[in-house]
Amino acid sequence: MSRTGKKQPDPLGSMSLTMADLAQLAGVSKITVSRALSDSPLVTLKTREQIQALAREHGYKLNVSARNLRLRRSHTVAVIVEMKPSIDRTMFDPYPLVLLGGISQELTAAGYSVLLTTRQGATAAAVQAADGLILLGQGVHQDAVRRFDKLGLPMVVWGSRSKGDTQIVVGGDNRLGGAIVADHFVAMGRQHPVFIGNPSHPEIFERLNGFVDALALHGIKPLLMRRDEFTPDSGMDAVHSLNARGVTFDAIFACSDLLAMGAIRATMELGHSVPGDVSVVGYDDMPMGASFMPPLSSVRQDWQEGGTLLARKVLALINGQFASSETLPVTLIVRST
Amino acid sequence: MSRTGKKQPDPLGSMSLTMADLAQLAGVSKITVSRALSDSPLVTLKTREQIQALAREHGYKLNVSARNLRLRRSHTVAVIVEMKPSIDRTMFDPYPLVLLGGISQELTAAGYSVLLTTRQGATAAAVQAADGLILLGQGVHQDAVRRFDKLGLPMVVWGSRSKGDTQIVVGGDNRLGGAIVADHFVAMGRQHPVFIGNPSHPEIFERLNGFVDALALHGIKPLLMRRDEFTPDSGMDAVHSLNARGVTFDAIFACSDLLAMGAIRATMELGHSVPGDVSVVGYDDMPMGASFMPPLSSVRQDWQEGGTLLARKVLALINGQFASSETLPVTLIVRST
DNA sequence: CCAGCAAATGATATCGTTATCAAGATATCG
DNA sequence: CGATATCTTGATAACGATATCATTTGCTGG
Repeated sequence: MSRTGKKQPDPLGSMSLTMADLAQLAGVSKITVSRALSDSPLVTLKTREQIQALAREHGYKLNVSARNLRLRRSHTVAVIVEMKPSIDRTMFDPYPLVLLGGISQELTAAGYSVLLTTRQGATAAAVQAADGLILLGQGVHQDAVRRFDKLGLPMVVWGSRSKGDTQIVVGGDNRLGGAIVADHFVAMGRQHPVFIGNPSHPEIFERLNGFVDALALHGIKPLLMRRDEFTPDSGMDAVHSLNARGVTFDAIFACSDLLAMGAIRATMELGHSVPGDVSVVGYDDMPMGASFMPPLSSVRQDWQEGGTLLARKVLALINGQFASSETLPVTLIVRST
Repeated sequence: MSRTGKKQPDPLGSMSLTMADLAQLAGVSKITVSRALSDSPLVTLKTREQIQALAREHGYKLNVSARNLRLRRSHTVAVIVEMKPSIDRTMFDPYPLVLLGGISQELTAAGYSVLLTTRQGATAAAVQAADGLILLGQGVHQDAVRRFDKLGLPMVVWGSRSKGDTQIVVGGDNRLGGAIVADHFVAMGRQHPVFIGNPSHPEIFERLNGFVDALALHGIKPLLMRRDEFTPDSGMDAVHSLNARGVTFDAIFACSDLLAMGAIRATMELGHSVPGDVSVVGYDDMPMGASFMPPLSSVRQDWQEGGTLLARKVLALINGQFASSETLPVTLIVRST
C-alpha cells in the first residue's frame, strides 16, 4: 500500500482520491498520471486514454490547492467591485453585472477563476494570492487604485484614463460620448444646453469635457448643473432649480438615464415640451429608457465587450505579454427626446 | 542557510518570503512563526508580538494554497449566477448585485472568499474545490440545481421553495407578495384584476398562487396574462392585447416593475387613468419606480439581507451546524398607482 | 537543593501536485 | 551485431503551511 491505511471507502464516497490512488489503480507512477491528465505527449496515447477513462470513472478531482502550491500561481483573478449601492449610485444599475458576466466568461474559458471582493475585503490573503486584479467602479477612489497597484500584481482598471496614471485602463469613450451629444444638440439647433451630473467622477468629467469642447467649436457654452446623485429625483431637482434661477435652456445632457428621466419629468411639469422645447439625452441606454414616455435618447456603451476586454488584458499581463489601455466606442441612440 | 540559494533579493522585491524565512530572521522555528501569526496562546505574548511585527515589517504574505492544502479546505464559497441578460431578464436588474454584495460582505467577514461563476463555468476544478455553494437565479433550471447538489457540497439556493426539494432555500415570500397585492386591490374595490408575468419561474408562480388564493377568498378570479419577458415593451403588449380582446380590467399586478411601467403606459395610451380607472402594482421596488409618473406602487424585498442570510447559512453548513430554509418578509409600498 | 510539573519551543512528517533528472525499453543505423 | 538515438516511464525532491509528538526551559514545593 502506497498510502496509509487511513484512506477508507468512506460511507459517503466523498473522500476524493488522489493521483497516487489513480496511479496504483492503473499500475503506473503518479507522475505518469499527472502527465496523462494534462494530455502531455510524453505519455503514450494508449496509456493516456486509459488513465483518463479511469479518472472519469472514479470521479477523480484535481486538488487545486496542491497544484497551485506547486506551480506558484493561483489561477485566480480578483475582481474588486464597489457594491454598496447607498454610497455610489453609479453601481446601482444592471451594468456592473453585465461587465462581470463578460469578465467571468472570458476568464473561465481561459481556466481562471473569478474572486469577487469589495474594497473592504480586499486586504484578505486570498486577494493578494491572486494572479491578477480587475478594478471596477473605483472611479472616485483614485487612492484605492494606487493602493492596489502597490500589490505589484498585473492590474487592469475599468474607468477613465487620466494623464498621469500608469495603470492599464479600459473604459467607454466618455469624451466622445460628450462630443456626440454636443453635435446632436448643435444639429438640432439648440443654443442653451445644460449638463447635469457629478464631474468629480473622472468618467463624468470626461463626458463634460467632450461636451464643452465640442460645443465651443460652435461658440456655445453650456451650463453645468452639478448633481451628485444619479437618481431621477436629483434630475428633477436640477431642472427645478434651473427654473427657479430663471435660466433659459433648450437642451439637457444628463450623465445617466435616471437623471435624464427625472429631468424630463420636471421639464414637462414646468410646462415645456420634450423634445419640442427641450432636447434631452441620457447615458447608458438602459433598456427601460426605450419605453419611457417619451422614449429616451441615450449614449450606449457595450459593457459585455468591456468585460471581455478587461479579462483579456489581465490575462495578457499575467502571461507576460504586452497590454495597453483601450477606449471603447460609444454610440448615440436617437429616440424621441 | 536553511533555504536553497535560489532565493535572491529579487530586483522587484516581489518574491515573497515564507514562514521559514521569517523563522530564520526571528531565530525561531517555522512552527513557532505559524503559531505566532495565528495568535496562538501556545506562544509567549512577547515572542508573538515580535514575530508579528517582523512579519508586518517585511510584508510577509501567507501562502493560501499551502495552507489550504494542509488544512484540506479552500476557505472559498462558489457563487453560481446566471449572468446572461439576454436569456433571463429577471437577472437583468440591479438586485443580483446587491445580493452579491450581502453575500460577499458576510463571507469576507468570516474569512472566506467568494468565487464567482456562471453555470457554464461551474464544472471547473476550482468550483468543486469550494467549501460551499450558493446558487442564484437558477429558478428556471431545476435540473441545474440538482446537478450541483450531486457535488455533495454544503449548498444554499436563492429562490422559491418547492415541496419535493431537499435543498436549503432562502428567498422572498412570493406567496405573501401576491397575497398583499390582492388584499390591496380588494381594499380599493377592484373587481377585475389581471396578473402579468411568467409563471414558469417558480418564484413568479408563487406570486400568482398567493394572488389567486387571496382573491378567491373574496370571490374574485383574476385573469392571467402570461408574458415571458420582463421588459416594459412586454407590459405594454400585454395591456394592448387585453384591449384587443375586449377584456375589461381595473387592476394590474405585474411581476416586475418594468412590466408594470409598460403596462401603465399602455393603459394611459388607451385612454384610461392610473390609478383612477386602473390600479397597478409592480414587484421589486426599483428606485426609479418612485420617480415614475405616476409614482409606482410595488412589492419590496430586502435583497441585501437575503445575501447576508444565504452566506450565514452556507457557513453554518460548512461548520457542520444546522441550517434551514427561510422565507424573507416582503412589504407593499403604496404610492400613487 | 532537587524532583516533578507546567510552559514554551522545536523536529519531523504530511497535505497532493509537478519539475528535474535518471533509467529502462525500443528502434535505427552503420 | 553492437552502439547510439529516441521514446516512455519512474524515483525523488520540492512548493509552504500545520499537526503531532518530543524536547527544552522555567517554576514550585517538599
